[in-house]
Amino acid sequence: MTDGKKLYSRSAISHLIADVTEDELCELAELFKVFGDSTRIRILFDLFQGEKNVTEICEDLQMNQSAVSHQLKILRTSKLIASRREGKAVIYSLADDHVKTIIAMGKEHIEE
Amino acid sequence: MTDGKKLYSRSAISHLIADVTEDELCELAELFKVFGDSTRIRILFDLFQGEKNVTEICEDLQMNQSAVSHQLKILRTSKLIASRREGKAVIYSLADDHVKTIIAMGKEHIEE
DNA sequence: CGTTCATATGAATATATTATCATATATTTA
DNA sequence: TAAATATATGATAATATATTCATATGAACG
Repeated sequence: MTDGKKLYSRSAISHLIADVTEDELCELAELFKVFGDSTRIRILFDLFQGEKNVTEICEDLQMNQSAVSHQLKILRTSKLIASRREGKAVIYSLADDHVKTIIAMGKEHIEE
Repeated sequence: MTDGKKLYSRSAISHLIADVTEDELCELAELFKVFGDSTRIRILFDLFQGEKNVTEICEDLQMNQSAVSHQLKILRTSKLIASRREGKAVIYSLADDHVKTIIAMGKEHIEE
């Protein structure tokens, strides 16, 4: 913190290194793979503004509905976003703060 | 902080949401794509133990040298790892703390 | 300087992934 | 209940990706 850089808590780092199974590594890779697609990242950023239905997301991204729905499913499966139905529409929102923190760290890396 | 969950600094989050260009989103996706492969994640975790040369990494991962070198190149290009030559060997190490913090966040997400 | 050891790289193959198209499902309303 | 609207999903084709094999580069050493 002294040098102005944000630091993740030291205990979390040591926890990180301790006994990670191969399965966990694969799970991790699977999670990051979800972030590793520009359409999905754009959807996540779109939802940073607040919850939206599919049609709104399609308009924001200027993409066809099927493509968006396919990616929404992947994000849902990874529990990065949550959905609820409201009449004909299905409303999507970010599932938790991890999404933002993970992306924030990525953004920091890029910006250096 | 009150609920026991680690939180990334609020200013970083607002910075995150503010005016992100399409190019930056693609860059972000590219970065996460690098984390989204189990071989590369395994290499990163291997380097958590300290710097290692290619042969050591191959032994640790039980993978053929060419496959490892190809992935090392991708990690190097993304500036997640650094390398230096020492005689015949090339020594690899983590480039900075972002790698650990990004992975720590991912791990937290999975563990819930 | 030719051989050995360590690493890198190009080409090829196998596999995974994404977007598109067509269609199915679900909800509302006339 | 038929039509309209919103979303989901299966199949396909185009593209991207990872691993393997063969070979190249580079350093050390006799």
